[in-house]
Amino acid sequence: MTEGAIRRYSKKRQAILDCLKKTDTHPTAEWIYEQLREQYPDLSLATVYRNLNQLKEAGMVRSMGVVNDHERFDGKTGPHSHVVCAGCGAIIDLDDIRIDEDMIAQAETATGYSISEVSLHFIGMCRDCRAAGAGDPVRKDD
Amino acid sequence: MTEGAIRRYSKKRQAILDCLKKTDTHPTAEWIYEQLREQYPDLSLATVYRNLNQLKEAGMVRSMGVVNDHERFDGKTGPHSHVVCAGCGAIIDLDDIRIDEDMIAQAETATGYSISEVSLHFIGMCRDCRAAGAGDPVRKDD
DNA sequence: TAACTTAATGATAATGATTATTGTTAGTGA
DNA sequence: TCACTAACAATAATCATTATCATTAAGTTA
Repeated sequence: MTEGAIRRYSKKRQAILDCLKKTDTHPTAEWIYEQLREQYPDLSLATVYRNLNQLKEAGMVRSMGVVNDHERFDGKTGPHSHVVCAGCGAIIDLDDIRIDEDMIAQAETATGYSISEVSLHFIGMCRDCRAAGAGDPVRKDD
Repeated sequence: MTEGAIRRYSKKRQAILDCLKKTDTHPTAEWIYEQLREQYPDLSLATVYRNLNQLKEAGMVRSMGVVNDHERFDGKTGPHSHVVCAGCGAIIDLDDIRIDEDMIAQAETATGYSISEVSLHFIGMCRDCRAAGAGDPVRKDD
């Protein structure tokens, strides 16, 4: 699972990183794959997965976790939280809502764990999915 | 995919719910399956999955999301946060750390989403995993 | 440039958690 | 009892992700 550190930045690796940094949609590996196929027709989906994991391990990108069965990646590494639509999977950044260091220290003291990452997700429904009906959400992402 | 509401509480369904309510380990479906096999040798793993999803939909239990490739369930439905060990997957409840209604309202106002659930996870390493392996991870909190 | 070395990739097979399917069992109300 | 249907066991199918491996590309030195 864990591979070595990143040694070189190939064109495709750089393109994957740039693609993720450029968008704020918190895309899946497959979405990035499809975006880059225009410029790199011989790109392999495995390469996208491989590089996303390597970049994640190198701290260049992060994972949002799994939403509707698909892992979602985030090019923004700074502290922020997320609002997730349970219907269509749309994700919006909330740069102003963060967990402060006091809370993290509190969690560490209470548990003895060393905390390296904090994930704050607000899960709900976007306007479009609400309008489409609670039992019939708009599925844009599956 | 979505099945109807729960009409009856069979013995096995009740046992699955009780098992989850009784533990604070935030188990996987398979763990519950193994616990209950002693009392119900003919229990099927599919039944555990099916009932957990139904109970989830009915609001009786919640999902923690996917940790180390396995969905983790939570019998506690009240507001609380979690500390997750990225090494062994151990999860500890933090009843005292919560997101208050002001923050939720702020997220709703900022995005237009209606928020139904909040998930606050502190990810790190428990003492055992720190002692066992690689040094402290670099903090990349959000 | 050529030769050498090794990281990175493409193609594809494998993995494995979860879900769907199907035939059967058991609870419920008349 | 009979009709109806929820719940179930067993198992096949799904499908996002990962591993494998032969090949290609990029860096390095002379």
